Amino acid sequence: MKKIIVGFAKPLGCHNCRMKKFCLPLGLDAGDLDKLEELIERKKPLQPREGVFFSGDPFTSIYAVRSGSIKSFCIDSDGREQVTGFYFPGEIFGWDGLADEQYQNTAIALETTSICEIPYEQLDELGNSIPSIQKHMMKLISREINTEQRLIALLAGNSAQQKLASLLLSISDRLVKQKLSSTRLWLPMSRGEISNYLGLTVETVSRVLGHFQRKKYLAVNKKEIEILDKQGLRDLLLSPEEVE
Amino acid sequence: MKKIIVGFAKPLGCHNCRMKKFCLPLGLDAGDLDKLEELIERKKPLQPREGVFFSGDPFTSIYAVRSGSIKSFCIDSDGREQVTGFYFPGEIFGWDGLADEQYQNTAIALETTSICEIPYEQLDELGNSIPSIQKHMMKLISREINTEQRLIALLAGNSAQQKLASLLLSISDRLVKQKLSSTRLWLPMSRGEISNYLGLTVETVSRVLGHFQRKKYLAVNKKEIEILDKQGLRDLLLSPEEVE
DNA sequence: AAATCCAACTGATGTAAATCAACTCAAGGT
DNA sequence: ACCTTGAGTTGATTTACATCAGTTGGATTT
Repeated sequence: MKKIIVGFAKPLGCHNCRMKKFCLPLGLDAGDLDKLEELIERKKPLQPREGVFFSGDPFTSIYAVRSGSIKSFCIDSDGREQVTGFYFPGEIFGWDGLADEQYQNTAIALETTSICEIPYEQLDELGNSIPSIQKHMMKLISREINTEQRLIALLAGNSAQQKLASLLLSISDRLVKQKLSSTRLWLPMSRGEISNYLGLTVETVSRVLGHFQRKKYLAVNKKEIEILDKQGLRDLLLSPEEVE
Repeated sequence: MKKIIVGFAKPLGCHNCRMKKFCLPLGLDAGDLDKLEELIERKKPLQPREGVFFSGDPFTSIYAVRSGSIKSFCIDSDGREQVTGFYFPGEIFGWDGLADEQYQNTAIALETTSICEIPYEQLDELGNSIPSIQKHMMKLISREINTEQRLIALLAGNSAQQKLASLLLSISDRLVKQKLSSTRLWLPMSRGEISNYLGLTVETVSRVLGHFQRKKYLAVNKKEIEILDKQGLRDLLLSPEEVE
């Protein structure tokens, strides 16, 4: 029996949270932050593969990642799983459930992951008395739209190499927000999850990573990636490359 | 000189609007609807290709389609245009500008199109006094997320045939909300716009439409489409077809 | 009515990525 | 220590779609 004890005796509040500036409380004064903090439930850490909510569950809350990572996916008409997003510390997920009052996606932890649960009903009430919270919520949802539109553009008009380069650069950018290096990254998701997200096959992902490695863009060791030539990857996203 | 005079002397208010149940006022009583109506500006009809807003413009308003149709698109890193959505009567567009206070997309009319402009600042203020408006706004944005996730799934994991079948069925469903037939439809966008939206080429769209016609799923006459076998199209979206 | 233009269609060919098929390797279980 | 399992990689082959190259036909111009 394996037992992972994670320090939980002294849960950090929003005031001290390392991720706070990327999360909900933007632009709140200390008093309002207190009120917000009251309703946020810091859940005990999720085990790898543990679910947060499932497609069809009634919508109750949105969630913020404190540490670890989350993938969200839906099952489409023909029963295949489609990954719709990866979420890292400081990012919010769960908005997809609001429109129809039930989650469209399933969200699971990719690794040992801590999240904050923010009950939507109460958040909404708080928003009625603190307009800046309401406003911030709207912006957060809108930002999710922007993120998804970028993914749509990536899926619709790019090669396998461009898709992977783009994902790696995006993950790199998002990890900088934590203490972490922007060049040495750990991919919490499998090759299969990457390929599904990007509309490719595992074989193609594997080959492109191999290609990037030969080109000295990356050093790859299983899920550990070191970005050796970030500009090289960025250049791939520009006009049709004539690099041999 | 061509001059199209469209009746505009007596602009319909929300109360009489044929599209109202799909639009903003959901769940409002008559009094609240009046307040909302005051701030909505019914603009004079747009000519085909006329722009509503452009990428980079400061975010001021969201828009509802009254009649006609809108396409929204962005220009990605390498300068290519990427169509991100088509909007039909009763649908709202412009939310993408909220997060960064400027529109990420450009929105143009595909045909002669009437829209309502809803200034966001004022809508937000109204939302502060009428919580149901606030709530409804959030749901509208969230619905946009759902729509885009469906597009992501379509782009990531489907064949050209499936993509087109899915788009045609979606347009058909949305036109039913107007007076219009669900089987005889007029596509306001060009083949190029369709192909761009679906991550295909014009040639492929043309060939798939030809194929659908030979299969008696459709009768195609330029932009006029008659759906002859809706179930046949739906079946394409299910498991891998072994139909010859 | 001839000339021009452009969106849409069609055919021939090329190619990026999917598919099919081993093979490797690390992790767990007995 | 051996067997199993599954993720990841690599190679050979196929294929769906892109690309290239006309052709068609309706609308607009002259």
